Amino acid sequence: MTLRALKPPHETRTRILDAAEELFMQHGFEGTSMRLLTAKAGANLAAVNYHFGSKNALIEAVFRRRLDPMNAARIAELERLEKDAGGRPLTAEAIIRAFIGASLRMIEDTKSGGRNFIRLLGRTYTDPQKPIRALIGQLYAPAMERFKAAFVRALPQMPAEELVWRMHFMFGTLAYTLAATDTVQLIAGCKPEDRYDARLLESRLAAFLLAGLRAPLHNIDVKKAA
Amino acid sequence: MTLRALKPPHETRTRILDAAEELFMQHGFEGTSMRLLTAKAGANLAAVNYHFGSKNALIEAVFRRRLDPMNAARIAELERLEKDAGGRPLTAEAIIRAFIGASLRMIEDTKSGGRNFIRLLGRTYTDPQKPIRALIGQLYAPAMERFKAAFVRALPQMPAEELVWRMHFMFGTLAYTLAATDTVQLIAGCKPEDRYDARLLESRLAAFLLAGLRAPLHNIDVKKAA
DNA sequence: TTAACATTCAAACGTTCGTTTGAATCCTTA
DNA sequence: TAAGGATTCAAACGAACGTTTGAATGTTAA
Repeated sequence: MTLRALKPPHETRTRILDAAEELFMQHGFEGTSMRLLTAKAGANLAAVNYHFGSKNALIEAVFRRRLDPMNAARIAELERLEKDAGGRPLTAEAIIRAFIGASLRMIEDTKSGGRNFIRLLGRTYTDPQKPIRALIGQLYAPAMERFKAAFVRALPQMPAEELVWRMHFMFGTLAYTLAATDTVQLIAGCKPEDRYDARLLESRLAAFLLAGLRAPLHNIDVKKAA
Repeated sequence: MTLRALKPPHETRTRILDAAEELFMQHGFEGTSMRLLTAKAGANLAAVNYHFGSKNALIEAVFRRRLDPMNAARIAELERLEKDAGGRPLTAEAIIRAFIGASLRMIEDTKSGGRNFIRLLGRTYTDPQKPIRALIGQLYAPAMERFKAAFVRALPQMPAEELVWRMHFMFGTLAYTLAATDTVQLIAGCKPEDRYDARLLESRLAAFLLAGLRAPLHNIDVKKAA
């Protein structure tokens, strides 16, 4: 009478994480009940509290599972580029592509649920709950520091304050692009199949971000610096 | 014994809308209970259902109250610019500023709650609930069409498909910038007071978006067009 | 085989949710 | 002042929520 024979043993945790990823993306954290979640995962209602402790701890686990390797890959890619470059600073474009590539490639991962996660992630940067935003910020902190330092070396002429703003804008563009994948588009007209082509999207986004990052400084900034 | 003497008559609707705006921003739609909301508004628990019909109808009213005038102002500003220009196409920068100015100016409106709304709005573009996203898209549609046409005239050499993507990116940057005001920043370093200076922010953002919009086309796009 | 531990299970816990109800009160108009 | 509609009120509705419980079942090692 039990389904256990069909399920791999010791993988209830993984099935719960997969189900949570998809349902959190579809309905949000508060809109996803433990009953719906455990049903989708083929687990008992009590399984989440047994394996993770609470719903909030599950949310945290969902992000840790994907974000830690993703940011590690970002840092590794940056270090590889820096090693190849010898002592010379990297180009801004290379740094941008190293940062956005890691997330954009996950859009194509429909099998293991990477696309679900990446949409969820893009939205969670602006989640109403402060602890959740703080968690994201904490998981990003090491990579963020490394990339900021790389940009400073790549663009020595740019005022530090201005760089921070432009990184902020770049990050926002990426976050929205990730979150808006699959969703209703405000602007009609783009071919739906292009939304899932990571290589094409990376080139489009990199061109946009690179130009924005290197935009001429406006006089109002000069006035402010005076 | 009643508080009514202290409250302006016939303005329960407005007080509810104001409270909803702030609480939806702080805790999200599902995280805001009718009990907390009506308590903050100084109204009875049943007041929302009496005046609006349901919680969902209240959410819709919150957005209609602000978005309709905001997009009307956008269109009016665009028409004013076009009238002043005679038959000549506008500059891309003028179009960008006409679009982002309307929302950025609301950041400084702390008295009537405009800042609350603008943060709420920035986040809601990527809300998990499809009906909510559809509402936003519907309220934006008329302005979006006008601005797209203006960009096409301003940048006749740009392929239509590319323009759509770049508008998408621009819109995302704006949405994130609005949503992230007041919140924990991923990148440390920018002066907090600058986040509320609409003029400064508009110049910074306009410079970034203008450069991104006019970025050189990458070869991958050429290959795709072939 | 048996003891010890890990996991799953059905059931119930107390709380909070959005909504509804019908009486009480306010406000306008006649 | 009386009537009638608009609004507010306290109270309750049933449903759904996250979590806990203790017994049942599965797994591992002596």
